[in-house]
This record gives sequence, structure tokens and C-alpha cells, in this order.
Amino acid sequence: MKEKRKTLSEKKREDILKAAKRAFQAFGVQGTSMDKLAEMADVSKRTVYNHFATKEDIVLELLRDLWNRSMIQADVEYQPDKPLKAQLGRLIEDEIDLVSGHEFLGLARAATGYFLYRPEKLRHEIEKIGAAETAMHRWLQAAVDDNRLKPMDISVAVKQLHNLVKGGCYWPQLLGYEPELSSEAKKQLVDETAAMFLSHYQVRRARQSHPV
Amino acid sequence: MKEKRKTLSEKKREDILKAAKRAFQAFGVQGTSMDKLAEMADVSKRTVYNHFATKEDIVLELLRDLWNRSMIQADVEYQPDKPLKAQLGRLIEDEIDLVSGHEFLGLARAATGYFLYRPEKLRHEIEKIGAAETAMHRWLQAAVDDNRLKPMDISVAVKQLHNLVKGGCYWPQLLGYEPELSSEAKKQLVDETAAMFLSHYQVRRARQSHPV
DNA sequence: AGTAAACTGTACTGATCAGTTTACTTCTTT
DNA sequence: AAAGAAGTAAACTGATCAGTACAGTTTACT
Repeated sequence: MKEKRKTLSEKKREDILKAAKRAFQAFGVQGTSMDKLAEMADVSKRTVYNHFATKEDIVLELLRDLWNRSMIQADVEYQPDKPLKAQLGRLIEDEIDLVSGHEFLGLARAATGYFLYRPEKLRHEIEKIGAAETAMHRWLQAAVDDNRLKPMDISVAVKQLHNLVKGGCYWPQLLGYEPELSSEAKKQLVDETAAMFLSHYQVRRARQSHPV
Repeated sequence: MKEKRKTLSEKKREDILKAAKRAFQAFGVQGTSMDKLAEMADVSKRTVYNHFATKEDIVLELLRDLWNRSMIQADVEYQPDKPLKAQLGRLIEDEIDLVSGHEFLGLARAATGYFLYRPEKLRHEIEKIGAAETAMHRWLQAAVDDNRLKPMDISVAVKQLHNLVKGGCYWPQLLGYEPELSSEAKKQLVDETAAMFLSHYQVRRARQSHPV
């Protein structure tokens, strides 16, 4: 019975978080009363308050957890001998998958509702987390170092890619006025984005070999 | 006394809408109680309900009005003899000014909060409004017709431009985690966006004259 | 001047909800 | 097995808020 090493208390805590995740995704933070949450978690309301002092604490706990898990992206190693477009496309696709996944979108929606009129809190959270360097950052830097991409302000470039991606598969879905991307639409977005980006930043080599 | 042709009733109605705009921008829709609104409008609560059946009606009225005014953009006429970059830059700048203006942002924030968990309503409103053709559409089409931009899916291209712009000066400001763009930052955004877009879509002419 | 329409303030209804309290039961640990 | 930590249901507090009711006043128009 090793797998059930959890004490009852720990289990309840997890039940609460799981229920909160479902509830916040479905109804938003405002739309989820503590009574409803307790019921969904199959736990008494008092128990919720034994584990979390306020509703806010639950929200923040969930979002920090989401953020941490988001940062665990498999690095796409830069490969000097492979076409840029395929590699970049892979990175973009990972980004799309992350950002337009059900769980991410649902919690992002909850977070948006929650932080929309608490900008100081949002800034504070972002600050605490810090701008971690992403797989995209590292890959771009490697490609620049290898002289296959023009010198650029990497963080600007990363933002441009993010904006193209998010504008296509995140913000409209977050607001709910466009449906999830079909797999063809996804391919198209990957393609357009990579193509536009590379048009601008790729080094077009002359036919002769490198000058020293 | 021609200027005060308005009947009292009309004046009150406008007072209510003005106050609602200020209030929703400042506190959001949820954060504005009808009592507070009535007080801010210097009107009795009953009068508010004489003009608007529900809070929702006020929200929708304001947003429709905003939307209508947004559509009144001065067209930037396509000029065959002028550099594309300057013309496109002008269009992008107008877009930025619209979308990151205080009033627009404030109401967009209110709308976001309001519609976030009412996606059907949002879709319904968007549908009713329809996708009006923008100045950007027309300009791009003209430039394509003039063979200075490659053939493209215009609506995709417009979205790409929007995404680059909004990702830089709208979404982060909407959520409130980044400050308004400084005028240098704005220039930079205009520039980067136009440059990237043209890298991808501009027709690079050979030195000889056009083939027929 | 007189009437209808629109306004006012105050108070009410009915509902929701975050968080607390109580009195009692069940786990966990020593 | 006893203590105490954590669980439970249910009722309660105190507050907010959308929308209504009412009794009386002001404004617009004939």
C-alpha cells in the first residue's frame, strides 16, 4: 500500500485543488462560491478553510502550479545541419500546443478574470516568477551565433513570435469567440508564422562560401 | 439657448451613460453597483431603470457605441508612387493609437471582464456587427493589385498585423502588467511590425522593367 | 392652469456569498 | 487507549447588490 502513503489531510487538500481547478475553469473564480467548491470537492466548507485561508490563496496556488508546469518544455536542440524552418516550426508548434491546450486556456481564462482589476497583484506575481529564459530564446540565440539568423534583439523576436502565435490560437479562444484550432489551421499557423519570421531574420547566403 | 435643446430626460440618459463609461472603465462592470452608478450620474436609481431595463443593457449600449466609433478610421489612401513602408507605418500607427488609447483600453477591459464567461453573447454581438472591412484591408488589396505586394490572403495578413500590434500594445496593457507605450517604444513597434511584414510580403523588383 | 410624463429619495425584497462558529465525529499517533 | 489533530453538517454573520415599490416633486406641453 505504498501508493496510498498520503494522509487523509493531504488527500483532502488535493481534492480541494482538483475541484477548484475544475470549478474555476468551468465557472471562473467569481462564479465559484466556496460552498459550491466545498461540495464539488466532497469536503466540508470548514475543511477548505483549514487548508486555505482565503479563496485568493487557492487561485494563486493553482496559477503558480500551472506556471511551473508550463516552464517544463522539452528543449528543441539547435541543429546546425537541419533546415531552420523545420526546427522553428517545431518550437512554434510546441508553443501552440501549450497555449491552446484545454487546461491552460481554462486556467488562463480564470486568471484573466481574476487579475483584470488587480493589475498590481498581477505585476507582483509576474515579478516573483521572473522572466525565465525559454526554449525559444536559446534556440534563436544558437541560430544567431551560427550566423544563420541575422543579429537581432532576441527578446523582441521572441515576443513577435509569441504575438503571432497567441493572436491566432490563444486570445480569441480565451475570449471564446473562436473555436479551438483544427489541425489544418494549426499547421497553417505554424507555417505562416515561421515563414514570416524567417523572411525577416534568416540570413540569405550568397552562393560562394563564407568570407572569413 | 439653442445648445440646450435637449430635454431633461435626454440629458439624464446621457449623464447615465457618461457615468457608466467612467465607472466601468475604473471599476469594471462587476465592480460597479447600480447604486454607485446612480450616484455618480447624479440621478436617482429609479431613473437609471427608467432608461435601461438592466445593467447589461447599459454595457451593451456603451460597447456598441464604442465599436461604431472605432470603425470611423480615416482611410489612408494607397499611393502608388510612395514607399510602402511609410504608408504601412502610418496605418499601423493609427491602429496602435486606436487600440491603446485610454478610452478604448478601459472599455475593452470592461468588455473583457463582462464577456469572459458569456462567450455566446460575445459571439452574438460580433455576429451582429459583422466583420467590417477596414482601412488596412483596402490598402493591402490596393498594394497587391499594384503588384507591389505579393498575392496573399488579405484577411490572414490583416490578422498577422493586428496580432503583432496588439501583442505589443494592447493585451499586456489590457491586463495591466505593462505600462502604456512610450512614443519611442511606439515608433519601434511600428517599425518592427512594418519591417517584418514587408520582408515577407513585399515584391522585390528585379532591376529590369516589368515582364508583361 | 392642468395633466402626463419623468424625476427623486428612501426603503424594501430576495438572493448570493466569504468567512465563522458550534457541537460533534473520525483519523492518526504515541 | 487516549489525546489531539483534522474532519463533518448546519446554522449564522455581515455585507453586497440587482431590481422594485412608493409617495411625493419637478418639468414639459397644451
